[in-house]
Amino acid sequence: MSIFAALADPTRRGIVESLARGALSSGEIADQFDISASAISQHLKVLREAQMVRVRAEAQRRIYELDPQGVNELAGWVDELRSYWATRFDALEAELRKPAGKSRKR
Amino acid sequence: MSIFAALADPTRRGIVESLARGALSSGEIADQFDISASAISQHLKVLREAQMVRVRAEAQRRIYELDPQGVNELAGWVDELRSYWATRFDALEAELRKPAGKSRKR
DNA sequence: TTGTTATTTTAGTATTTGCTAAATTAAGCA
DNA sequence: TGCTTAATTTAGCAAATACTAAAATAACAA
Repeated sequence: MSIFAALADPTRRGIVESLARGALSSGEIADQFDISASAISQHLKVLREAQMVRVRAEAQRRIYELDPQGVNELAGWVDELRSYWATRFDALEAELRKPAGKSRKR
Repeated sequence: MSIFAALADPTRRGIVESLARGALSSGEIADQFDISASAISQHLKVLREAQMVRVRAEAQRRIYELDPQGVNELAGWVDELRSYWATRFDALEAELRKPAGKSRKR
């Protein structure tokens, strides 16, 4: 799950948000930010290694798009967190619903 | 969205996963990892600032639990990413479903 | 070929991060 | 009042990160 490390950087998060709207070349991505093409390329490498994006070559251009692999992995982690949490609340709710209770633990 | 920066660290992710199963004191959290209580305290501070966890005092103990604020913010970002993406696939699907097409751009 | 465009890789650097050890704060107990 | 327990804060340091500038790769165009 180094996906979170990949998304820790605001520029990389911006790249992912852009790619959610459609595939873009490295240069098109670079145009959207105030840093060098080199820096963008390095960010794209991190996103690639985290499987958040994938590339295909088109002449001398590199076209980037979101990688379902990483998106699903991320979504899975978050969904799991949410579901454990939901379970807890259900349990708490059930507890509160009990008659009058002798409880108050500790 | 510094939530992703907060979750970039594997120890902090572990803390969040533990808290998804229920509230824990600082010490109970520290017991689950091989680093000092000081290091855990610093991680908890990062998670608190990102609003991923919140604390309440109980005598000299600090009880930590997941903060709905951050969990919802994170889930929201991921859901939005997913929904933009779903829209794109619907559009692509519609495109592919078209009669026979004169297309093939560029 | 030589030049141009698109992109990546390498080197070097300043900043940030995660850790430990030591000091500090604060509540409960003798 | 001290001691003990639980936790945080501070200082200092080694490792990781994000950047720029410069060099390298590679495809197309003259």
